[in-house]
Amino acid sequence: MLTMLAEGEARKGPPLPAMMGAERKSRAENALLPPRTTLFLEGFSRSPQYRVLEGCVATSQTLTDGRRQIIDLVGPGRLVGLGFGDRNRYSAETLGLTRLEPVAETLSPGDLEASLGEMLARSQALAMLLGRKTAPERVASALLDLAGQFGRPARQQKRGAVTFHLFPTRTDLADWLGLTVETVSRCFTRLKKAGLIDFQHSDRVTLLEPLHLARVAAGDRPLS
Amino acid sequence: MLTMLAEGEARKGPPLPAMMGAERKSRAENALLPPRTTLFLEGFSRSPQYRVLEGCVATSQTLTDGRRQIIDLVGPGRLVGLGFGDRNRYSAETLGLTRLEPVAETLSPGDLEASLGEMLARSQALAMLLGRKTAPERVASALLDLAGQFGRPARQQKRGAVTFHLFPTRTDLADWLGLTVETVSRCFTRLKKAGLIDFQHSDRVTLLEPLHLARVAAGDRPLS
DNA sequence: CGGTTATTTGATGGGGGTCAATGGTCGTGG
DNA sequence: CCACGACCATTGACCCCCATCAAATAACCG
Repeated sequence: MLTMLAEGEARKGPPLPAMMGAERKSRAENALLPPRTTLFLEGFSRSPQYRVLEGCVATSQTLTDGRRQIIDLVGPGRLVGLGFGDRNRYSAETLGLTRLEPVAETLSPGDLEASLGEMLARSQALAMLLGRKTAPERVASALLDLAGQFGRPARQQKRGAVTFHLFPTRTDLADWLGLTVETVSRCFTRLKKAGLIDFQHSDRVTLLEPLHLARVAAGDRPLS
Repeated sequence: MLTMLAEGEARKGPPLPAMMGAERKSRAENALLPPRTTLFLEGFSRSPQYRVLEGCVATSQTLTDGRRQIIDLVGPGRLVGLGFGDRNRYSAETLGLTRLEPVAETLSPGDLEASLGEMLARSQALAMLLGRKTAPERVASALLDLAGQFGRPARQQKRGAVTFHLFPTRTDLADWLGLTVETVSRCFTRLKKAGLIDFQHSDRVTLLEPLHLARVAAGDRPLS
């Protein structure tokens, strides 16, 4: 999947223009949205809810001075836009070609509860990662998380190796993991040199040793 | 993927004894629980839910090597123990003399949704704090949060100053804010010297300039 | 009052941030 | 088809914030 750059979305600064019209398109017939499509913005009036069918959506909050924290990366099957009150508590944008399915405002209490519970668990896991894990541990954890969401069960490789498309850029990963682009890149290099992962392309990665990677993620192994 | 901790998780300092009998007491007639009472432990079978009436409860997760992350500090009026699945996803302990009220397993969908939404919002705010804020910003944010939960509306002081009991120790605060005890202490000292806060006692604090403090918390002001 | 634990303060070092330059990839236009 | 330009990723040099290590109070308790 190429990164077709339809929108010249300069993501550098925090201008984040208001292309809110995206909803209309997806509502029509589950169209494919291009990368860097803003679904809704933090602070704006409450937007509809979606289920991700293909692709990836990032939810984030931004400080007044532009510092950004990605709250979650959402892959196929999961919901985006659940919230309370009349304002969005975070922004959401697509990270790749993404297909969304609108979800009824009122889903069954059970589904809603389950979905909220999952979001809560993931948010708490992120807090643990941000508060107490080192940079290599964070990057390893991120790769395992993404493998779970985007990894194909296809195992043409040996020993449970998993290959998948890395939707987030290095900058996205940095904003997710509380690091900088440079640190993320350096961690990748170290993991690669340690033989735990490999890149076919900067956005296509293979986990060669998921078990070792999991031990790095848990802090059981210092990584060389 | 929860690490179902086996049993005697030695976390250096506090041995975290297995006084799970606490539930029984509170169930009887909302008794006052002493500080450092464990309500339930991460990984153990699902425990009942409570509403905090007085005092403070900390929820936390612990890595296998002992690193601890406090997920939330819960004050009067809020719920503890909501979760899904058959295992607790975090531990909970009292931080001071605390009175709990057992809450029915099945609260109204509305209440449950509201409570989960609040937990989610707080967890996301914590992620932003941990991922993108500096140490002084974190400490200032924490003080404002605790003032909101524990501050009396009593304003015997001038200009909206708020005094309240600091239930968490420096270590608790460090584990909440992703810092060390020393850094928390140093930030307190700096805030005190800047005239933004004052201590009557190490666990009794007054916010002298809540507005300035809020600007520090938001990163609008570098703190001298 | 002595022993224990929490907090504060100081000295030092390292992990990761910042700044800067190079290299790689892709899309566009000649 | 290749050159150019824009953008992303990688790598290196340097530095700073905060962790670490250590010690001195300060509060607590029997």
